[in-house]
Amino acid sequence: MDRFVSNFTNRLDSKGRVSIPASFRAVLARDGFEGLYVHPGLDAPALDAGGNALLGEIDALLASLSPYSEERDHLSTALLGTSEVLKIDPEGRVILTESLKAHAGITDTVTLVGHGHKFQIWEPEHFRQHLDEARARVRDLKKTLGARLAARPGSSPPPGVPGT
Amino acid sequence: MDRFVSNFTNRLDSKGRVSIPASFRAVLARDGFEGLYVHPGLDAPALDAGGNALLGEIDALLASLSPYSEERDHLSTALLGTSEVLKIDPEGRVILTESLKAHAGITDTVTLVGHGHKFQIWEPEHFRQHLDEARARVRDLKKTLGARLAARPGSSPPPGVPGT
DNA sequence: GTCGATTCCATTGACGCCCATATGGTCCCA
DNA sequence: TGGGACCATATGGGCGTCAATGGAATCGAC
Repeated sequence: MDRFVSNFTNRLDSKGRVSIPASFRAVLARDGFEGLYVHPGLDAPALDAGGNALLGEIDALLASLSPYSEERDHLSTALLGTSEVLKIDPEGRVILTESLKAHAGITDTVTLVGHGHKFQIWEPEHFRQHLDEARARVRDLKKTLGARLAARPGSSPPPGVPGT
Repeated sequence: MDRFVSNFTNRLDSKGRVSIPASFRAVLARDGFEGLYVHPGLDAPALDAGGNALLGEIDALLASLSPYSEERDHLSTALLGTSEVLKIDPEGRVILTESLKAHAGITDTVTLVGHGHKFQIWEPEHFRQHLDEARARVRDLKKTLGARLAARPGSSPPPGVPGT
């Protein structure tokens, strides 16, 4: 598998170490990034983490804005300015900085959630709520999407047209 | 055969393992995906399972949304974040995670239902109810479809719908 | 020397892999 | 055409390996 999928809930030990799930580590290894790139989520009490794929996305986003624009400066500050590159120890664990933990409200447990090219780190209870909301939104969104996809023949995925 | 067809009801053993029907395994093998990709149904107490074909459908869906939109984030959370890539043991069995079983109300038996490019996993009794309702709905739909197809002769999907 | 950080080692429990059994269906042959 | 050998799939359990976790040991810096 070449992307972050599924979710895991792991504990922080007395030294503040958290295990990165083995499957996530496999993706990172393939991605070829040394360590773990982490930054606070822009609009959620969560952390975004990943490797080169995530960095690339951020670069692309910044590149899409004009060099000296205020937006770019703000975005650069929010993303790059607050990022951390965490070391991964021999057992596949990282130590989150205090500011990162504070942003996500993390104390002694985290939920790591796959998002394809990156993954998020949540305080478990916050994630439950976020997931509930996401599901609710998606139920509505799905109807809209179904209509949109049906209306744009070329974009409909291969064989199976209808969703269930 | 290159799509999931028919339905099977199998038991979970004491370790929570379920056999994937041989015919489904054949489709997966042709699809070329290692393991089984599974995610909770968005609007039904069932699980969606499949291989690259299913993954491709999800990718297409996510790709149709702008990278940093809320919609995309929610969809990604609900789909990728709750997905599992299950390993298939040498006997063709998988172990469903607790959260997957909880979502579908699965305890010791499941019904696997072919849906062409993917298949669903249901708690047998839930599926019976779902089937009854589906049948009722189809009776109405059929009239509509019959009318539509009759009106657009060329659009009827002949024998072989191109596989993926 | 003390404190912090990083690496090493040990434990536990889950998971993957192996082999064994049961059951149903198919095919062959008398 | 009926009976029986054969095969494939579903199912059950035992065992080794790996990952998550906790704590000890080592290294480096101030």
